[in-house]
Amino acid sequence: MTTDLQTIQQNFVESLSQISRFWGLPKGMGAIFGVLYLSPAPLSLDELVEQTGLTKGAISTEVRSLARIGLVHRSSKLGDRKDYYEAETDFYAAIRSILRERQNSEFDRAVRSVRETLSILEAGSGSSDPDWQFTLERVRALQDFFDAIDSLNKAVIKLEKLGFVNVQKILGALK
Amino acid sequence: MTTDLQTIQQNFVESLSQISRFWGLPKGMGAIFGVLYLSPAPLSLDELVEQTGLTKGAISTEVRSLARIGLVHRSSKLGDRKDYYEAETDFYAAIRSILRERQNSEFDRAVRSVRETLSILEAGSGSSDPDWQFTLERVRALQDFFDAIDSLNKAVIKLEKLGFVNVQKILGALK
DNA sequence: TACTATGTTTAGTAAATACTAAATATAGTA
DNA sequence: TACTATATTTAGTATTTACTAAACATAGTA
Repeated sequence: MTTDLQTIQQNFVESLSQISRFWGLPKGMGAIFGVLYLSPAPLSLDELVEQTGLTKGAISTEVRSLARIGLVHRSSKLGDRKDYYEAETDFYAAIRSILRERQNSEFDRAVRSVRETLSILEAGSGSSDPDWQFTLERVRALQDFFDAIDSLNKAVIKLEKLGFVNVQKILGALK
Repeated sequence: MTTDLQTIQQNFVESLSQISRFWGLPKGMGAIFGVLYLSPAPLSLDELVEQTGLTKGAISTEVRSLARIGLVHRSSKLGDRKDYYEAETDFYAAIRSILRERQNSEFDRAVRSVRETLSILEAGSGSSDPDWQFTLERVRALQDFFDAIDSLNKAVIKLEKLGFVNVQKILGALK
């Protein structure tokens, strides 16, 4: 069976859509990234409409999300009023960007809320109550875990920035 | 302001629900885990119904998902026909379990599909076509990235199993 | 200024998903 | 066997979320 390039590319885009869905993101996001990733040149919004089958509105908002997490970059050509979009090809850069972006997210709001819970428990009056103590210990353990993960993030980002380690090379060497 | 234990616990469970939602999971899952995590003793299905406000049906299915990824354990007492559920408190164990479980998921199906795309491209007839070449390179780069992440997973799991490293201690030391 | 090409927002719809209520299955016990 | 206590499945509903179509905004150009 010989498969033509266009079909292959469509399958690829479809796979990225499903991966996107798996992570709880709109499948359109995966599709947009997929199309851009396989395009040798940056694409305009209208070209994305054509190639993804989504509408301008949808692409407008989803491309913004993609740009926010660093998976897509927006650019414009001189003397051309269109915006152009292209995929980030350095996935490690994208991961770092995502980790940085995370700060403002709902996720971190919830994590901060756990930290506040812990403060209240620690300052609290119920220290003689065994139930209170138990809750305190459990919440503290979860907070420690969050902190540990956070430390790892920060450490890796920092060490890489300083040039002490190169995650890409380490991962490559492990293969 | 003094806050009573019950309110504190409810806030905590609410935070876990939101974290759950953030990761694209039902918020009920987070709530169930939260309630179990704050309970000194394993809870029965009916007790979970009472404390989460969900119905038996919902809890039945979601507790199974939680058990599948190793965040919750099911047990039964002798001479008691109820099942009892308790939270995994070793989050590192849970992460390892999740990484292992991942194999059968939709996510890996999609990732495998990318690998197949790559094979087709590599075996393909279009090697003289520059577009074909470009697509091949891009898909290969993404596949390399997936492989790298996978290698890291496997390496960490293996090294830890062998006792050469202790992720928990490393993370702890980084704080 | 009016016109055109573009991007964004909005209001509504379609689709997916979580969840409920009730029927069904299962297994222990009399 | 029938009965009881439990868990699971199912069919339907409510909610959420992605997406569409169209109105609107913006900025460049004649």
